[in-house]
Amino acid sequence: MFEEVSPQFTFADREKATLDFWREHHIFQKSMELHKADPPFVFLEGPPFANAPPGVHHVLARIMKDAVCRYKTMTGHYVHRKAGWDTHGLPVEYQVEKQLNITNKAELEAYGVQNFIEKCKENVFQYEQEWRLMTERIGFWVNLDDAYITLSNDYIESVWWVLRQAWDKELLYQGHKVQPYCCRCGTTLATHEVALGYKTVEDPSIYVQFPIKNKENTYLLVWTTTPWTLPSNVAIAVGEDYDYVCVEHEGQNLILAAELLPKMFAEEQPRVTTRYKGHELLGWHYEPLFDFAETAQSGARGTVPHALASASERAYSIVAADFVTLEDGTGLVHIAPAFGQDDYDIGQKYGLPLVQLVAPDGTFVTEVAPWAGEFVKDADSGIIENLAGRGLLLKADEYTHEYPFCWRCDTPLLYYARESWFIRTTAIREQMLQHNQQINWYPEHIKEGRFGNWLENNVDWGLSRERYWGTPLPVWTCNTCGNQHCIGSIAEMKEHGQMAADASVAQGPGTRNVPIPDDIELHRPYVDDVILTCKKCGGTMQRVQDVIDCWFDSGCAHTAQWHYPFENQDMLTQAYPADFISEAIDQTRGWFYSLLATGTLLYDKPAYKNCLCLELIMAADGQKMSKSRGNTVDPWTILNEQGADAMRWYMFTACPPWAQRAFKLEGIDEALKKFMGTLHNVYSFFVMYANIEGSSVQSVTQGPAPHELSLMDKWLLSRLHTTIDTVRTEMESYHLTNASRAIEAFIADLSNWYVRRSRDRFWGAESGPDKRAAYATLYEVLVTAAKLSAPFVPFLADELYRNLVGSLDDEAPVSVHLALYPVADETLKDAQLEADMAFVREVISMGHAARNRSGIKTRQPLSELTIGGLSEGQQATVTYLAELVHAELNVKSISFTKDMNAFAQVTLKPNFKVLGPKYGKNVQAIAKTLATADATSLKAELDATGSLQVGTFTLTPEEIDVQTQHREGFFVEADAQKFVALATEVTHELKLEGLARELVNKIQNLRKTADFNVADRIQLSLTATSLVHEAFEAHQDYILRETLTTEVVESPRENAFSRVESLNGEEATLSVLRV
RNA sequence: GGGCUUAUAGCUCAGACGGUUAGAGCGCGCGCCUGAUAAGCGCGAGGUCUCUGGUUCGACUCCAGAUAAGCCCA
Repeated sequence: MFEEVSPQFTFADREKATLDFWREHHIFQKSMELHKADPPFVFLEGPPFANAPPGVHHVLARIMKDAVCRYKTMTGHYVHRKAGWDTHGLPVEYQVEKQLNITNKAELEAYGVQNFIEKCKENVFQYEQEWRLMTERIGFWVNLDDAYITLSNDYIESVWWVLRQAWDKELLYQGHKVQPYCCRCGTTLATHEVALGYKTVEDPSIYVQFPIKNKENTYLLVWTTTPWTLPSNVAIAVGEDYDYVCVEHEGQNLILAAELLPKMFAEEQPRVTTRYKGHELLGWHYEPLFDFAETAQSGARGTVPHALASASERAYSIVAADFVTLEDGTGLVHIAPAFGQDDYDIGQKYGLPLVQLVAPDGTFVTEVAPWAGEFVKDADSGIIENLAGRGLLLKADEYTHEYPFCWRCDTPLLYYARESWFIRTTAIREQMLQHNQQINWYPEHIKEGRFGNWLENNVDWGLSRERYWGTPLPVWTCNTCGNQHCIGSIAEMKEHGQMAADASVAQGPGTRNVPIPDDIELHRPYVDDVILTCKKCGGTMQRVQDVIDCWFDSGCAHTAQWHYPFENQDMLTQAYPADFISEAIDQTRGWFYSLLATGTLLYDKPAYKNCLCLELIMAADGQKMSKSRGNTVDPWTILNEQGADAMRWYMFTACPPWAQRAFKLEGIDEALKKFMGTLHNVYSFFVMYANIEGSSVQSVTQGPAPHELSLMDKWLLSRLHTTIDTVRTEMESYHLTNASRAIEAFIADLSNWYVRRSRDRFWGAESGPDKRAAYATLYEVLVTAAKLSAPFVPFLADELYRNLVGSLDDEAPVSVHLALYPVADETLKDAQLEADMAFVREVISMGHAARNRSGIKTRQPLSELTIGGLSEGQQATVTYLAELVHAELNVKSISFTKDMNAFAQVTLKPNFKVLGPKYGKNVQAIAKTLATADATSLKAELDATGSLQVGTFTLTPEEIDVQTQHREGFFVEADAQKFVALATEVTHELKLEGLARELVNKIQNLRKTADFNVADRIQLSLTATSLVHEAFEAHQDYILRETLTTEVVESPRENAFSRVESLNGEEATLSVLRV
């Protein structure tokens, strides 16, 4: 016996029971142990941040990973599922700063780095519990108790080892990076922070004249909105292909872009004296506007961070740059490498000096004598006056534009070159591109599109962050000789280092230093106290202050999750590269890149083979989900109400995971009703009747006996095995949506066709081979469907499986997740039968339409259905499956006709697909002729002669499409090829039969209203018109059998359940009583 | 500003290779069927396949441009 399926339930509650079962019986662990010896399938978990509660997009990512891992497990792979946590980085620092009301570095240092770091550690796992609960509740099987954590010493040590590899390959170097910088907070800002603080402001807009060397009275006209960067100017850029002119203006010669001349001199156009192409200007030298840089170079050390170290030949000359536009300005762009990334890059390209005359606090250095100590933006007016006084200013206006301000303190940001550490990824670019070719991307366009482009345009990875909470950059610099060294392990650090007794003092290896403890915490500020002895000069080395980009942390996951190479040497060879990763598309430049970059750097192999790229989830209104819009969805409301399976199924089937999805709760309800409801109904139908049948269906576990199968059974099994094939194929190529949709289509067929047409085989029929076959088939199909859907709806699938299999078979695995995935049995597939069934269903569907049009209800039998337009083969198919047509349409006989005209209108059209290539242009002429001629006689000619003469062309039947449309006034339904027509005459006999079916229907309804059990036998009495009695007499056996009536009495007993009904207009009083 | 993606019914989505009646589900209205139902079946309404050009005998499909939305980068 199976466990009864209660009609009162919610999926969400059932899922909790299943979770308990999994927990109690350690099903996840068992599923791993079961496949320990199988070939591994390597899954690499992208570590989430647990400092915010999980949202629906996290659910999406986790269930996609889960379905793939479950599928691979069930198909015989060992899938190690190590969880991970990302823990470092600015977001954490910001949250803690906010919490502590800290607004800048000075306040932070005053609070104490040590205290701050401890707060960060707490903050990172603020929502870990919630993540755990969510992960478990949605059925994501991952080992959270053996997670890799990027803040652990082991992890950091591995990351250090990776950095050391880069160092040894000379791929780790120090340079400069221009970054948005708040000089009040003393902090660079991340892009998203910059975006927070844009304001519309008025800035100076000035046109400055740079005197050309060796050309009397000739000037380069340059436009800028940041006068304060002019003292740091080192070059002027032009567009090589642009046209430039020299014009005479108020006694001076000015050079600017030809195209901008009208804009520049709105009123009177000056006279053009000479024309140049941009490239002709390259290499021209000009006089710097100020000489502060020269002073700074020879001045006191340290006051100018990066003065003119060696004035290159190129300094103060004209260079080419492709970012020069002709939209604004003069087509001549002032270049100050310290204050713009574009400028910096140009500086690197041409070997220009880096002139930096602004101190980190945003004021001019002492060498800029007139404005020393003044905030640079405040100095703008002074600079303008100065230039005007020297006759170097053509024009000064105000300019309204968007400028970024610090979102915390409202100070205007400066783009400012900071010392920075880089990974020379450009050196491994070609390898990365090659490795990218070996990765299967889903969707495919990522490979050449977004990701490929990103790699093509690769620049060196800016690795360092001037922050606190992160993996410390393990580079130490000698205070004495400047020698640098990268540490690659704790052991190495211990061997060569000590803990400084007073870290604030750069001191020699003195007596007060102590050895590094075994359990040294690798974070700042602890590691900052470590001093090394310089191998070159014996001096003291101190660690550079920076921490590294947290993307580098997670990018090392393939290696650092194992604490490789310090432990688990064997794991790396087994688990690299990963077979499968999946994250959202915003990881293209994030984790997808960082994994590939580190993997290429270390092993010269791609880090992963298959990458399932998820799109972001939009709110129901199509807008981005955000707290401020109030359109976010809390996964828990869904998990508690509709349940995890419904949410999962919705996400698998609604649209491909790489398509943008508007997240709709109605969609989840639909998944619940349409798929889960349907599957559950078939299941409960089976359980209900199987339990009534009792022991006679115990044999179902042996599977259906082939010789006993009906056509419907064979069809269903064929559909099942075709579906298995489809699902496997789609899953192998990570098309989870196609796979799950195939299952959904199968379940729809199972319920709406197989069960619908086979009900009486389960109910009421005598025991025998056919009944046994029906039970065995449905049982087999349900169990297989449970396995097939297990990766997608693990809860429902397991519930079905456990009841269906667990109740009968003690030998079988206790959970569907310990079973093997179904394999298609080719011998059970019958493509012809499937096609035939589809065709007959189409005919039946048209019959339904015709009946509908006639207004005669289906319970009323009709004598004949005429079908036209079928080929011989199609006729044979209908005849073969005629039983279904009879049953569905309630007609006594089926006939075929060739006479289209009686029922349908015929039109002839060329078969474009065949004739198009053959006759080209003439196809349209043929179509016209066929359309205008009398179709009926053409059809007659075609039928008689086997061909048709159209103009000069002779057409064969294959070259012509005969199309039909139903004629109005007939109970006929037609599609392009065929039609069905219904004989609507109701004879006396048919009328009686119709009444008999009415009686059955009403009695059944009465039983239901009276709340009888399905198997209860009844006593029946009937008082009605003579016609109804005649029908009752004529079909008594049928009526009694269908309604389980064992006794018919003249007048009802007192306690009988009675009702007056109208049967096709005939009145009848029906009474039923349980016996 | 650059790169990538998307645009088909009120909503969510299918539509290999270009072939002439563009489909499904949901929703809506009407009818039917039903002792499996959180069902099912049928009919109806609902589409200038975002727009404009081009290639072609023929374009939802290929090409170019535009518009809108989204993501990433600047």
